[in-house]
Amino acid sequence: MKTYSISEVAESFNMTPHTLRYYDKEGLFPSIERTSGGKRIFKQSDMDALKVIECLKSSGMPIKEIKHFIEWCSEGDSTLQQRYDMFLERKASVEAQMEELKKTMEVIEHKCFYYKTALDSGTEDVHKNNKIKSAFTH
Amino acid sequence: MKTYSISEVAESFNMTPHTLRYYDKEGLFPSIERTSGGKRIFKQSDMDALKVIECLKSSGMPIKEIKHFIEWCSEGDSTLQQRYDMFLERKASVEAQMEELKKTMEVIEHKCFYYKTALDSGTEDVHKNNKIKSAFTH
DNA sequence: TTATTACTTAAAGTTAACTCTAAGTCAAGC
DNA sequence: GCTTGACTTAGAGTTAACTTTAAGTAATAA
Repeated sequence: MKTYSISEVAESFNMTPHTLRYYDKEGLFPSIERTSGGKRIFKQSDMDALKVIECLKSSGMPIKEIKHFIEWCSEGDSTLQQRYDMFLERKASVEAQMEELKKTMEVIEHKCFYYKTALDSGTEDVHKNNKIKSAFTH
Repeated sequence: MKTYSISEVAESFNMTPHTLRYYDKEGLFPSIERTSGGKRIFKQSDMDALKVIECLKSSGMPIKEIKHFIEWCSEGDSTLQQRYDMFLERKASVEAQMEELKKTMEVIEHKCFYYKTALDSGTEDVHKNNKIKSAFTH
């Protein structure tokens, strides 16, 4: 079975070996094997776990909570419900973040228009002269 | 002209007066007025600035960079181009974040399906028995 | 007049997620 | 045998964005 060194894994996930050791220290690789010399041996299953860790992280989950999920995984079928519920929660959280980004985007697009108009006329005053228009572009 | 105390502003923006003082200390309210007793007087224009600050913050911009924008605003029409470019950059950044969230969502939805299937059959092994299926659901 | 409440400041503390440092081990190539 | 480079550890340092603390002031209500 193919295995990987810490720096191979780091490179393919675009992170540093430091970060991987930090993750291990925080308990995200509870069953990782070591060489006789103490070096970490990453298997495909560890890479798969890391993929999920990255996903949970980018959904906004803190590392300490990701650790709980990893623990549930080691505990087998008795924790299937918790893990399912967790992913449903993650789904709701990501949906909320998308909603928020959408609102942010609307304001930013208004501002792009505001500054484009100002640049075209050479001064921001163009928006002060028209109160009705300003209400929409400020 | 209507003015607001720090705690009125804090309440209407759902933050604490502490945070507003912190923002002021970081230079986000360069021209805020004070009472003879030294208390901050927030005007509508300060509330408007705060709205933009919140927007830039939720787009992922750090406070130190938001400060530069606030400084540009004080400098008048000579910085219109910088401000326009900044909002174009913010737009690109938010678009990238949305893209990333979308990918995250796809993985999460796969996982929801994975755990739903496992729960239905009572064990996670259901995904180990079918290698072709596993390739899509893991 | 006194108590309460909201404010003021500077500066220290907190939290997450790294990131770096120092000191050391180990295997491979010359 | 020696050097090189990748790895190991514990623990300290960093950064952002607050958050809290301590000590004090100012306005208002009883």
